[in-house]
Amino acid sequence: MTCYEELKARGLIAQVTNEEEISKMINEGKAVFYIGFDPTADSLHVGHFMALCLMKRLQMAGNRPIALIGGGTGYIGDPSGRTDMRSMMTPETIQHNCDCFKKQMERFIEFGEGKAQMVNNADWLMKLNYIELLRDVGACFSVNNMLRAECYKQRMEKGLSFLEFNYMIMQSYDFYYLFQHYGCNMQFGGDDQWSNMLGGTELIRRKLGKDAHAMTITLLLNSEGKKMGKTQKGAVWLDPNKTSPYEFYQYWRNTGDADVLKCLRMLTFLPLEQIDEMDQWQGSQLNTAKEILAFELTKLVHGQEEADKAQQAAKALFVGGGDMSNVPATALTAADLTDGSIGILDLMLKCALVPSKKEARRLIEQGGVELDGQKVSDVNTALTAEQLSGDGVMMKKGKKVFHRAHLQG
RNA sequence: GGAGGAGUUCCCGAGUGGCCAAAGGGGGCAGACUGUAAAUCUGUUGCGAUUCGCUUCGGUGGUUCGAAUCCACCCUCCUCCA
Repeated sequence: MTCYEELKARGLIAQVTNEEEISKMINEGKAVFYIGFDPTADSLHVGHFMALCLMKRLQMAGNRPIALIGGGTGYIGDPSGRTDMRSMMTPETIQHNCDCFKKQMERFIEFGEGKAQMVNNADWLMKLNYIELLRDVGACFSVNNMLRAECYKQRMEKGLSFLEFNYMIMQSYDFYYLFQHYGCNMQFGGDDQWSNMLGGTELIRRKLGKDAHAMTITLLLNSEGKKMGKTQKGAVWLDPNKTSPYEFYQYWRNTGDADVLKCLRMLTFLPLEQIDEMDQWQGSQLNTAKEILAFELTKLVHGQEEADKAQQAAKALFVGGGDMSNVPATALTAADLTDGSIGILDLMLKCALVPSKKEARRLIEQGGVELDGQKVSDVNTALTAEQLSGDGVMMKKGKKVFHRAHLQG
């Protein structure tokens, strides 16, 4: 199976400018491609992870990846797929985020001589001269066409600032620049980037009379059509300090039946034959597939050791037995106790299981809290220093949020 | 620059002087049922104490015994005209 066929079989490819050309180049390992990452947060998330995986896959097939960090475009903000304007980031934030991205990417992709490259579009975008740019590049864009672009459509109702309108031009310029200076002939990205990417191929054609290609990755949607990798609290981050390996593991462990196979295909590096076998599994058997998915992804993102720990913790909590030491925990100090004990409401707040004591109270009243396997019925329950010493107590909120609290010492 | 309209709790959206911590829906959380899935049903959804207090309806002042609701100014957004 060729590299391109595999991408297709995994359901990763959404749109391509020229399938024949692209598959040929990719399969022969002749593509020099780039994927852009805008530094909108201080960590990459699952969406970026897919792009990184694509880079890895293509790199393994001999192609040369360029990871572009949007240190310059970050000043503008991509309006694609947004109904409201992005808040403006300060230069300090942008720089900080770029640095964080860089660190995380280095864990996935091999950078260096003859390997992958990392560039920052601030290096060329920040130097641009407005009038020159307008004459040089602006003349190649038709406002009429731009307004028809999908990425702006949603914004026609809510309003679109001129600043954001220019995002497409900046991204197109990136491609144009990389094409000339790095021999980059392809751009990949999320499917919401399609129109921005076409802007680039069009610019290259007009300015240089040459062909460049674009290909988008399918957005990872669940069976309800919602973007995956988002929780109520926000994105599922790759940074272990923002989303712990255990939480990361649990996120995927809780994937809906209808989505497991799709996720396995799109996100893991397991052989397709093996995944096809799992496709036969039914009902609760799918739980095994979910475990595999969760384990594989945690391993890819956080490494074998963390993946093992997360899996052990999950097994210990849900199946029983096993090693409890990796379960999320909070260490209390003597200062957290009043007269040698702490109330259950305060304890839950302290462990960040609830945002307020009011909510903790409500949960207990509704029978949603357990302490060492015993349902808590009294909101005035208090825990003594003795109970909290050693391994402390295991709290359970709802069906699947576990947290251990113990006294430091 | 001119005319008009809007800004409500996580989101959408009612409310136009006291009965408003604010209808309804979505989402979230919890309970039941289950397979750490989905669907369904029930409860809950500002904060702190348990019949009470505190902070909220773009911002700042004002009128009033009392304002999300009235007035003034300001900010932001939308529509039409230029």
